[in-house]
Amino acid sequence: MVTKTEYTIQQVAEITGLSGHTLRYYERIGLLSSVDRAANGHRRYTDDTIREIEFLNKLRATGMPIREMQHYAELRRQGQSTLAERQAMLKSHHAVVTEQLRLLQEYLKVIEYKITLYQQLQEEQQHESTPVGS
Amino acid sequence: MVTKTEYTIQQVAEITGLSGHTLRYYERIGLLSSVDRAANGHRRYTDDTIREIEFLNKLRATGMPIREMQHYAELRRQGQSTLAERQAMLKSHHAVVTEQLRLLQEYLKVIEYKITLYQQLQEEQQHESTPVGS
DNA sequence: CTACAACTTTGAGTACACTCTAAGTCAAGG
DNA sequence: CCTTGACTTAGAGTGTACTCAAAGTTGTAG
Repeated sequence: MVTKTEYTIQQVAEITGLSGHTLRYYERIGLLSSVDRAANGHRRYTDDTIREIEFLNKLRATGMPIREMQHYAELRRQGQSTLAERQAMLKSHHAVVTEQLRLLQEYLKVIEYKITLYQQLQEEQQHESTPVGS
Repeated sequence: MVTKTEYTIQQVAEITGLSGHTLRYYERIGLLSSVDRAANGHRRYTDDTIREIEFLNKLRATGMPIREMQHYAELRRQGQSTLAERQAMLKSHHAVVTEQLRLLQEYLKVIEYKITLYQQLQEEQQHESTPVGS
């Protein structure tokens, strides 16, 4: 017997970290393809959809704009004929994130430098607070 | 003869990559301390201010919210008595960015995996397109 | 003198990504 | 039967960080 596990919007919210509001919003703007409904009209999510959402979350977390994600979702809907284009999008995004990572590391070093600088300044301050000519 | 190099808002915009609008905005909300004025009321920026702006840019680029930057700027205005607190802020921010970096790298790997997956799918597609039983 | 460009101010407008509200439906428990 | 709570919809509202507009001033070039 084959039983597909299904999830309510609440459960998916907990699993994915998105709010119910956001899940409905994502569906409305076309980020999620075809969420099934129960008899009473309530959403029923599958494991597949959850995996989809989790990948979308990674795209978002790496700074992909919603617009671009909409385009990606649209391509997915169009089927395997868009595989190449989707791959190209991911490659392009990969390059952007890689550069962003490089910058973050660079800036992190500057912040580290500033922290040690503040350390030195504080130590100097300690010395100056000792009475002159003591 | 000592001549301090001064810059117009236009020049600073070019150097720092911020627009004139944004430079005024940053000053208004207290991110920039004391920008001098020419006789006609126009802003004149010093090298110091430019360095300040460039550091602020790094904080922004690493995701520090404006609110936090305002607090940082406020502490700076209060003098060396706030050195320790400023250092603490930078340390805390450093930790946040480090974690963010870790996540970015993790997600980047997932994106890479997806790219190779799309590669495989495309290659399978090619094979399938050759006539069956040829 | 006049035109023009570059600045000034305060306050309004925009883009993005949610986030919430209002009004309504539905199923289960008391 | 009635309440409760989780859901539904469409559309309005929010927060963040700019970004622009309008009205006015100033300095220089023709």
